[in-house]
Amino acid sequence: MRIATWNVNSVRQRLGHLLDFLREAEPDALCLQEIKCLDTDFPRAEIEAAGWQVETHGQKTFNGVAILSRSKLEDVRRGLPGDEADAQARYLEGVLPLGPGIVRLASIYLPNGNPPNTEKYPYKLGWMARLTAHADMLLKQEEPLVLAGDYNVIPEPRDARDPGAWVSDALFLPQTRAAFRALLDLGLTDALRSTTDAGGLYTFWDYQAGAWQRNNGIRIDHLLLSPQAADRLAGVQIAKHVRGWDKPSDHVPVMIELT
DNA sequence: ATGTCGCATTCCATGCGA
Repeated sequence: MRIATWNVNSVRQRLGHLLDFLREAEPDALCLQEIKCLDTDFPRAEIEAAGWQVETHGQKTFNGVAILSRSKLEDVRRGLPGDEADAQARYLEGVLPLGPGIVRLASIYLPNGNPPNTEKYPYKLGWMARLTAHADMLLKQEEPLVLAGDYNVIPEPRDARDPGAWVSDALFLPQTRAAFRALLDLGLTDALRSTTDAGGLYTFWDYQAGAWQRNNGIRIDHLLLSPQAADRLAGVQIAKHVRGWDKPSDHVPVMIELT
């Protein structure tokens, strides 16, 4: 089974690329982030016509997540538990068939948190604490679990072309990295890091300052696996070439293969 | 490099979020 995640930076702007990627990569499921539209404005008909089931959790203008899948997503949860007052659409979870069993899959758009001297940063850290509490509960179910998305976290210096440029950024502050480690320490595996120690593997290149042309990237899109999913991991791919397409997202898809 | 996108609106210019 192939599971991918991609921050598309507006699904309506990226519909052509999205359909191209689905045809090319043939995933069984694709988690989307930053769809940037209401559920009613999602280009559902075009995607369903290509043979996909669609579940969305959108909002006007910003954020918004979705899961596309060949099989129908069951047991769907919209929104991250732990704060009823949080109106931002950043979490969507459901269950898909995997062999004779199931896999639980979440599409995650973790808050950016910049600038750190504003209320945005404590919101990010609070969201990470809520995600950790929810993941802890899910892990107790001892099933294949994939938490996929744009984490807005650079885990380590080797995950940035120029780590020094990020030392004061919410994506790389020590508290951010510690919170990400705390999530992993529950017993989750960073899929890419379980297959390679190499640096220079990025998933995001800023639109500004020729970041793509200079390969000035960072790795912030991650798939975190429960032990039952990690045991079945057969490969990880970053679809870097997608960043070279015309009018691309600033993120590229990341995909895992589960046996 | 203060270098780009996408959204929204009071709309052809500007502010916000990233």
